[in-house]
Amino acid sequence: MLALSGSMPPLDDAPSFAPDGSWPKGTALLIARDAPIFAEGEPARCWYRLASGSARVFRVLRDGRRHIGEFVFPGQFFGFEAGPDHVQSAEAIEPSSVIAYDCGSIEQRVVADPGARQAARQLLMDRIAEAQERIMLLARLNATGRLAAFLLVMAQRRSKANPLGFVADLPMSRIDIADYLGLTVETVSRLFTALRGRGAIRLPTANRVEILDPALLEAASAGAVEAEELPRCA
Amino acid sequence: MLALSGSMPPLDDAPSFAPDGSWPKGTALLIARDAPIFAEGEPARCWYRLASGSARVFRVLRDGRRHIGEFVFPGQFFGFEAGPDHVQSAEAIEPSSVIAYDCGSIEQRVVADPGARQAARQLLMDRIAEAQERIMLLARLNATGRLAAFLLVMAQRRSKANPLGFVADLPMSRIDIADYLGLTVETVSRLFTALRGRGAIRLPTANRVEILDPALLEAASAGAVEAEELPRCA
DNA sequence: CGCGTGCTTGAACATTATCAAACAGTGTGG
DNA sequence: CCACACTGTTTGATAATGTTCAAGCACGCG
Repeated sequence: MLALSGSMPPLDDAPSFAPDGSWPKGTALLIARDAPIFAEGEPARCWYRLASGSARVFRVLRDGRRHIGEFVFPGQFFGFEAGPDHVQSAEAIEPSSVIAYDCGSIEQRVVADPGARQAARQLLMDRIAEAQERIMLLARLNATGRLAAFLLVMAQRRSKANPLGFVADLPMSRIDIADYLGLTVETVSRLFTALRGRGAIRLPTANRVEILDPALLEAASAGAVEAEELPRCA
Repeated sequence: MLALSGSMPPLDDAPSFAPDGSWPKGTALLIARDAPIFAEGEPARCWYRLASGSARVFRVLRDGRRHIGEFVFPGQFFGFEAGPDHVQSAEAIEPSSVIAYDCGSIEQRVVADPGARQAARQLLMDRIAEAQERIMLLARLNATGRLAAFLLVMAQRRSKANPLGFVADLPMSRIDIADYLGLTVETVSRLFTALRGRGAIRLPTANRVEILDPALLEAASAGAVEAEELPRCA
């Protein structure tokens, strides 16, 4: 972890912490591929925000299996906790830069600035809505539906300069995807193959997915709601 | 829905909204069994708090299946939304009383009272932590583990005057449990029978569970343990 | 060029869903 | 008070879905 300087401007795809664009002090960190950002059991002293790259937030269960709670992409906040300690760990999936905001700084700003307060609350509310959606997906969708929903979200968030969002690059491995969706690597791999066979997707490389038939994926994930459907509060 | 009068004192098992015990104005409602409290698509004007009884918060998917997002018990807040409208519906499981707090009142208090602000934020953070736990359970546990974890939580929250919390009454039906755990009624019923057969629980009635061997349930909910494999008791 | 890691494929197996029916508890009407 | 119908629960047989174990393939890197 290499400490860099100063504060960062707001990134595009996440709520700003203060409407006037001012920011709590943050420390920028460069994280190598697969290197830890924070670990389960450590005291939670910061909120983190990903500036570039991608990360996974996960837990290792007693039986050794790993559960990935979320993937993090640029602009997203992560690592804030209800209790004093982290209950999950985070690692960079690829070389990434992260800004760590001291909880105290955030607290100060939230106390002083009603706009920041509102933004912080909205952040938490949005997080709850996302979690509810994910609960629904895991409880109610079969393996195909889970992967389809995952690909649609990824296409939306990870499309490279494609306004229609039909190409997604997936920085994470098949194992990561499996651990995120509650499936095995083999099943995930077979599903990719099956979706390709049905003409729903194309796989230029293993880590790049082109969505040829979004309607098919939407049908598979029926009941799922797109992330865009998460609206904002005035 | 019958409107009753006035405000309520804080209930035991949930954070108070203000340390001094003062409360936003709330309207008390009596809800009959299976009657709606709010419905998906309605504007979300209030936070609700259950005073007595029990409730389910759910969504009906496009294919007609129902997903229960959470069960609500006395003291718990529910029905707050990230967006302007409810994205889930809520119904009373049994005759219940609910207090509806106007969003505006809550907003006022949160602005005016730092203690209430802190309590509100903690409420949201706790909700996120709970959701993460539920995501992990659904992604990683088999049917037995899901039911075991569910029963342990229920025993903890629904034990009737039992300090050890080893008796839980379950106001919800098997179908409710199935829709909550992402299983079928048949599977849930079979799991109850299997757990009883292994001496892990007793079922004085279908809606009352006595936990004879918590360690067994904990083992099942910690990792993949099949009901058949559970060590015999007695 | 060879090795390692991650991805894919195959076959056997386990778990859970589905379809079907019996059973139990509860409230109603005769 | 009993018979009956209704709903929720349990049980059984079968099928589908996903896992496990095993092996082959492909790409990147020394």
